[in-house]
Amino acid sequence: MKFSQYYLPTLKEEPKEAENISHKLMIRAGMIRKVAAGIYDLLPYGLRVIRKVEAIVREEMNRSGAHEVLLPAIQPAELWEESGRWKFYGKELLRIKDRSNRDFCFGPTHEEVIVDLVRKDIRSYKELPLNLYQIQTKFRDEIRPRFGLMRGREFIMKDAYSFHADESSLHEHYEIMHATYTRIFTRCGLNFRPVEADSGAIGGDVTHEFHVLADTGEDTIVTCPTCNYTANLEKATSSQEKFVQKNSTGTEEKQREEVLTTNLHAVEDVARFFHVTPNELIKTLIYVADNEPVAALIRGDQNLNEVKLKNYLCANEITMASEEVIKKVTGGQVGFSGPIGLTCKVIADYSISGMKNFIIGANKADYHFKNTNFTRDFQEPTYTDLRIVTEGDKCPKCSALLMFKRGIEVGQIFKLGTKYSKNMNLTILDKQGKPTHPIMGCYGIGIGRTAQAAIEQNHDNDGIIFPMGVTPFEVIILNLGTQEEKINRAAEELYHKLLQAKCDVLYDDRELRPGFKFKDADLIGIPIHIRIGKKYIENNTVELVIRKDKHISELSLSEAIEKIHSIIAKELSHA
RNA sequence: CGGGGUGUAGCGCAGCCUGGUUUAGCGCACCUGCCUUGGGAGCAGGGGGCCGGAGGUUCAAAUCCUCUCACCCCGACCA
Repeated sequence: MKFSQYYLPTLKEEPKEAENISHKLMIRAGMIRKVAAGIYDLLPYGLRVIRKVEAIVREEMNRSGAHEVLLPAIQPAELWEESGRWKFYGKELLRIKDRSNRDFCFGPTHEEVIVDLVRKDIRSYKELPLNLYQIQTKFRDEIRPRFGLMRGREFIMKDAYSFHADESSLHEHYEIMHATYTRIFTRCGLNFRPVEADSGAIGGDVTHEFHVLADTGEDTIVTCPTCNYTANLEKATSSQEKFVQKNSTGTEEKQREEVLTTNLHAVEDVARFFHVTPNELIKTLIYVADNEPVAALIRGDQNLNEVKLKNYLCANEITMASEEVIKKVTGGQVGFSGPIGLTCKVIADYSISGMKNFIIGANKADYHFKNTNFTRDFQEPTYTDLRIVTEGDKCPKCSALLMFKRGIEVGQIFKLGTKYSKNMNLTILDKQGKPTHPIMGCYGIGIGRTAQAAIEQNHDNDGIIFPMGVTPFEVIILNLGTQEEKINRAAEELYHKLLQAKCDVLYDDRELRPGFKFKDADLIGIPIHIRIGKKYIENNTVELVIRKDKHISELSLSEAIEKIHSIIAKELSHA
């Protein structure tokens, strides 16, 4: 491609609309333009990256034995009513009506459609396992679209759905997908981690998210530097031993006292009032789990993980209790709840086990108890893991100290179970000739997000540094002397030779001063730059510059071609 | 949806508080000509705006008031 004929509008100034670095760079490098919140145009240069990511995804999915399909973006409401999600999927589902006032939606995901497809034709366990995937535009009316393609409302996603006759087949396939995803993100040149995640209400024992590591990532992931344990913050647990012994603030049980603590409900305020640190308090949090109030106890300096609480209770939904419920359950005011005399179920985090002479709310406005103790003052509760782990906690597997990292979730693999096959009545006959619902898995990759994550992870002050696997062009030729016939001839020759060798090459033939071309080339992040300028006139050499480290080698034209091929081959095989 | 902010030329901004010396300005970009070619050159000339929209206050509104729309940032969702 010749730059002079290409549509690649680069920007010198930082766009106001963007905050995050990869978003800024994508706009400046002429890759995307915004149409509306979370909705973007993909320009030729940006589309090339998307296509490269798609190509890798396609190749690896095909290699795994999955089959590509293309399902409709617009889906009829009946299918969603069958699965039960028409009611439950909130505002994120973009609902539309056709001319006859029939309900449709723009698909945010395709479980319904895929099950509908498969149930038409699959009859026997012999036809399974089956994995169907597509690369397609989704729409989710996100509460807050952000950061360009990172969290758009309209976005391109690869989604795959697998069907299995039994658990072991699903498990086997899950592992294949795990390996496939690992290959995909490796080939994209990304530094990523598979992360254990909570499987939520849908069920299924394991689920993994694939996170690209980046300081600006929106998610926190918890990882052990010693063993391979990596989980997201919701799922992460830590070894409990840290608490069990250390908690007692004195072996002797002191007399419990009721103390006036006017208007003090925040843990920090109460602790300051008593001249103690928050870890000598027990927080009593009242939740409502599927209409059932429940009290959760946790040490004052710790935070409760609502997902863990929800899972422990096997609840579909949990919310913080309203003022009324709190009054009913505790008999006291919000902010002064304590475990003594509660009329609801009580569960406790391990962090409070072994505590002595601790401070709790008195279930009475403006009062706390100090020197409270288990057994004597109230029954010792059941312990479980309810806390959000903190950095420096011990790894649950090997007891090394856990570290926090930031990540961008680019993919997820998930055991779906039979929810959709049951609700939508997808049945096959098993070996015994008995009707049964296939077990499903689903596997997603955000294509645009992956592309942007590659930029988020690979850039410097001058611009993007594309990994070879996803770069729009592998080489850019900078003609630094468009007035010189000799230079023009050499540049053209090099350009055509590289094209013939099936190399993705951009030739900057514009009649601009060199500085301009250097800046553009750095900004748009092509990994290999070839500069043809005055050195070619003087001694027939060109400069080959590696974008990543700006390393320059001076070579003849033919040496340059050879080196280009070897660099590309090496980088691609490396990944 | 709550909290905070921004809308003035293609992009980035100033002007607004304290209404009128503004025919609304600056930098970049754009057009013409000359000149220039190794890190976003220079000179000269030029084009481009209902100051987000609607209503109001006023002799007079980019500027004050009300409403509205759009976008961005911070929180709960997700690929």
